[in-house]
Amino acid sequence: MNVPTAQTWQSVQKEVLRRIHAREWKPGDLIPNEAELAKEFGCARTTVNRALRSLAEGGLLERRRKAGTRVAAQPVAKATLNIAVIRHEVEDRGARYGYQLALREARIAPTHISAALGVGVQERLLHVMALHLSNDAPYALEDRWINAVHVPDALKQDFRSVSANEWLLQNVPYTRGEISFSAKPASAENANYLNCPEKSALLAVDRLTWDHDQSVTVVQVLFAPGHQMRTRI
Amino acid sequence: MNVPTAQTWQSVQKEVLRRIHAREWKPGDLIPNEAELAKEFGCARTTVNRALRSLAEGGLLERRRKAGTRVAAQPVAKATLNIAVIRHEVEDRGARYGYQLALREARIAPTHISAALGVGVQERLLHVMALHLSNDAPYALEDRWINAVHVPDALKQDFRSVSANEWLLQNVPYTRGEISFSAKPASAENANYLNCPEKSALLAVDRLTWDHDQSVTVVQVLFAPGHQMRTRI
DNA sequence: CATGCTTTTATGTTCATACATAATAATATG
DNA sequence: CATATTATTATGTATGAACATAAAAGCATG
Repeated sequence: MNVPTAQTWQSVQKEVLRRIHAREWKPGDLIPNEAELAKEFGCARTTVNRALRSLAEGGLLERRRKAGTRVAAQPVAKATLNIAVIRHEVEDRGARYGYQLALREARIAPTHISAALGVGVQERLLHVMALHLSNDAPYALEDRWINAVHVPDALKQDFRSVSANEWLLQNVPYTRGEISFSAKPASAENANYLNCPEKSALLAVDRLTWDHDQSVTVVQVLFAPGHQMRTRI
Repeated sequence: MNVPTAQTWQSVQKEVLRRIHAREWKPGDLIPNEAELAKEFGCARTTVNRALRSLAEGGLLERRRKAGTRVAAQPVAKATLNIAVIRHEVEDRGARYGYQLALREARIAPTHISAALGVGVQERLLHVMALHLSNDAPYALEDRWINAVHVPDALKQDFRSVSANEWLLQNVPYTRGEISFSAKPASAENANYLNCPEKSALLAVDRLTWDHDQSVTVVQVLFAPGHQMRTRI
């Protein structure tokens, strides 16, 4: 018998992956328990646990106490998108980053904005619009409202050289947030900034962040036509 | 002194998170090493390691041997999107799922498809288009090419009741893949299937999967206008 | 037969200890 | 002084043992 000895959790994981990919363990199958695998591989149960846990986090295995571990019947591919500071995103692509503040006003917000931020309709909030450039071409349009009740310091910033994007990240913590991806037709204003035809299909990323129970900011980033967000699965 | 005793890795993690959110440890700061934290919390170093490792995986901490652990200066928000079987996606929203096969043909593919799949331009591939419905309304249009050289069994399937989406997941393993998100204007054909105006902004998800060195399938899923993919960060 | 209690079991976690590894700092050497 | 070598250090990982916990299965009781 060819007993695969595996003393590291990575090698255990590799062997488990091999068996899944080779369909020795098929989708839905119950696999041997940790103790058995540990014995087979000649390593500690802790090591097997580490390997299987990490595969379960990735969605390839499903584990339940007492019930055991099974290969996910329909593995949900998890696509992890890195939402970085836009400047870094541009620079990482080897392009020259540019930034233009388009609008900065402190005023009473549209009701859907104050509702989303959970503040009174009478509150003055900070509205910032900015254009991010890649090699002088429009890259993304950022349309942001900042909860000035929770983040009064934002009112002191002019956001002319440092984007609200970066200033907030450096200065205001958040504990949780929601993000959504969608496609939107370019408005006349969008089209003007992004230098594209009106009604072009734009990739939109909407974010709403919170610091405990206080909203911080709501932002929509519209990317220029053709933009792709990529990742591996 | 109020010494926070924390015997579980979750409680250690919680306290570390609290300190980061409270800016006791600021972005870029070096935090105490594992041994010190273990002493402070009155737990084993293993426990601290587990807590910090998991925060590092989430991008909130940066760790380097010998150099120590620091709070990420500009935490890259990681948005993890679950790419599930479309039927499940619809049913999870509490809607009735419907499926219509629109096209199924085995033929020589356009060059950009055979190039993407890494097969000869003369090879006959399987082309499948299908409409996914949610409460009888168009939900998503799936346009797929299957590498019939690597997956000859696909040619035996008619995909009239089971979507290629689900059949492949059940029957053909893949070891890696690429996924990209973008916005596209609806073609006349798209608009016809999705029952929307031509040139509507559609959210497009493009996937290419591989089984080791063999391509499996390339697929584009176009969602009906207004569709959002959401997640928490 | 349905319902609640008890046992069993597989995963989940903690711990102390030991050693591995990568990266930095200190030192020696030409 | 530049470069190679060595020591130091913080994270990374492996181990066996123990206990915790959730969930299934078995059992008893009405």
